[in-house]
Amino acid sequence: LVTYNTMVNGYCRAGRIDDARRLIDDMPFAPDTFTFNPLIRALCVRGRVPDALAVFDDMLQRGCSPSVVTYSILLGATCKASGYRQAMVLLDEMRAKGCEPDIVTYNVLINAMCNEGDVDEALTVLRSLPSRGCKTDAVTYTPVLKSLCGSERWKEAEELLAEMAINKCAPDEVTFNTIITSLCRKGLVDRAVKVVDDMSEHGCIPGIVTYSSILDGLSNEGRVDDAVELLRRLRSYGCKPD
RNA sequence: GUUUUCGUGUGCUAGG
Repeated sequence: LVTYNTMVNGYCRAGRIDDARRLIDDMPFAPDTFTFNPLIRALCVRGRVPDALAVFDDMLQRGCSPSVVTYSILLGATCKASGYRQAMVLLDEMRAKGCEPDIVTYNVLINAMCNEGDVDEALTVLRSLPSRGCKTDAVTYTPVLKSLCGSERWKEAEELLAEMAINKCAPDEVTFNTIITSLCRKGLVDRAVKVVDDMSEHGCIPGIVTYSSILDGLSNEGRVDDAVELLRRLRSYGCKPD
């Protein structure tokens, strides 16, 4: 079964949805949630949420129980298609069926709230996570930091970063890149360059994303020489420009 | 410290 699941996943990742379906129909084992999840996701990322929901119904009819992963996929897709308020229905549904949302589920939701401009709602969910037994991670915080920075709520962003440290949740490369990009977009390039130093101190390697964010910020201010200088520094950190 | 198979966060460019 794992063998077949691996191949179904391969077809799905390659976008060969029809081949994936054929393989599922022909496989000599009863497909399980690992079989269906990649198919559901492949349909969702192509915007075919109704088809994904049809597969979901099909798996239920075959007596295959959806997992927290299944619901998280559908939750994310519903958020993108119809907004998080619509998606909350799914959150309730999964809880009603005894499927407890996990940290990824909440990360999906928090991200959607941030994208829809409801950072404060996202913060409320974030703060509720410890009492729900979920360990927050860098992915939980990054979208919230992005939103706060985007609204220039710098102070709150710093407080949230401090909170991460208290929770022993280390910011990673993506977290730093997110902050750096936000600062650059607001014209605070010098501040962003300082964050690059913090980044290295935390053992994160500034990469191509870091560089292109800052380069963009610098060139928007006409500071091309500084950009070249920064490139030298990043090279010394082992970053190869593309 | 457990991913034999599934889900979440970051840039530039191009297109809209």
